[in-house]
Amino acid sequence: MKKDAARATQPGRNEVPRQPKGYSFFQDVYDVVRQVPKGRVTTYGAIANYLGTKLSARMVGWAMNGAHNIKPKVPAHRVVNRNGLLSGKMHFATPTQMQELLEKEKIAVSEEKVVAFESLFWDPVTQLTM
DNA sequence: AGCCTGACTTTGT
DNA sequence: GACAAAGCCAGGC
Repeated sequence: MKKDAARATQPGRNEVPRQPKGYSFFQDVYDVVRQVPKGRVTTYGAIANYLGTKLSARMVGWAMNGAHNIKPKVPAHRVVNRNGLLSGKMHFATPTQMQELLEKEKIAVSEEKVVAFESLFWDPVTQLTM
């Protein structure tokens, strides 16, 4: 990742504020995603990194697999892959829903891709850990 | 208990 | 620059 703008993660980062036992990995993911400000987007890697499992961004996406059943609404539409591509749109009720929601938040989407994604990028590690 | 899968990311050829 | 492979870890079967 050379998109330094996107990754403000320093090597000397502190320990990860993990949730106490009893909390599922999923809960952490949902919690972070819910904290994403409206009009902003984040990536699986950023969330994973925040959770300390940056090496397994898959888990983040995987966790979202159950995001449809959890009670609070999870703005999964604000979560895209590191390319700003709406990779998970197909997992929504409708593939277009994700883009609809993004555009609704003034986030321009072009061909399944977030425009100015890096500008709208919201890194939990940078925003929540400081 | 063990194998498979997965909405990703990075690195190597 | 494009393609291929590996790594990650937790949930599901």
